[in-house]
Amino acid sequence: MARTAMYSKFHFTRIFQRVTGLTPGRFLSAVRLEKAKQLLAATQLMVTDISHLVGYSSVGTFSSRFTYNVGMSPTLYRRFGGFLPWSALDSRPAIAEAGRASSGRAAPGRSRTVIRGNLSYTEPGWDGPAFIGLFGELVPRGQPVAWSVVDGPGPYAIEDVPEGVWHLMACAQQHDQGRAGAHGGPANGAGRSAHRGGHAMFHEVRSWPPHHQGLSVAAEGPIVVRPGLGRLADVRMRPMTLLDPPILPALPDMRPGALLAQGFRPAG
DNA sequence: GCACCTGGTGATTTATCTTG
DNA sequence: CAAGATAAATCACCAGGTGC
Repeated sequence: MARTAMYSKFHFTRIFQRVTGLTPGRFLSAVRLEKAKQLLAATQLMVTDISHLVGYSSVGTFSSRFTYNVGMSPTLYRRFGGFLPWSALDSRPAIAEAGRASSGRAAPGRSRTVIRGNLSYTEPGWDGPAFIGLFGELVPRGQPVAWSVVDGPGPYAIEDVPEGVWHLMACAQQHDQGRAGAHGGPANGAGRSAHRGGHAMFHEVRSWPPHHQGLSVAAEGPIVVRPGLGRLADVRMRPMTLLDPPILPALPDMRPGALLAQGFRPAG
């Protein structure tokens, strides 16, 4: 890639990282795992086959990287239908901002505080639910230390935020995409007919939409959280582009039916 | 451009399924 | 229900890509 761009590999890496936020190798790894998430959620392909299809020659590497980045093993991810179970997020519905948001945390801790702000969309016509999570790294991995789900633009609050330095990541998907969160792939359909072996499978993999399609994202931080001191952080959602690395952590099911089941009122 | 850390490999272990 | 087969996860090591 550096040769193609007529840069030294060192300079190319720096430019790539400045533009995308990730080094080329990590960006590639993220794209592979995002593709694997799509295949796990929407096909019956074996984990071994999927690991090979997305570019890993070792199932072991694939399994460990997937678990580390997504927050659950490939098998569990498939079992939960491509979503992080609400129960795994310590769900406590309707406790924030006049009952229009739900927030929670992944692990117990000592000193806790609240991060508040306003969520808005830059593009017209977007008013759907959004997931807001706090992660320890610039690039989200695993499960958030604290999180909130809002059913549309407006005030939000993330409660029980532990002391530390966190990076805020928000993600939303258009309603008609059928799936919430970072998947971007078709909702249980296009990949269902995939079969093992042969060119048909490769054609099917290539036919998946780009990882950014239909997604809106926002990133804020680093946010320094100290005991008892509330923080303000407005979240401005913008359309995801091809230069944004895929969002790897498994996100909760934010389709309308699932949100209703968690105590949300429909937007609007 | 060098040192070191990250990611890939493959062996091994564990979990799950199948069959008798 | 036990044994064998198969799939998936874990682990230690190493090469090369990345950070400084």
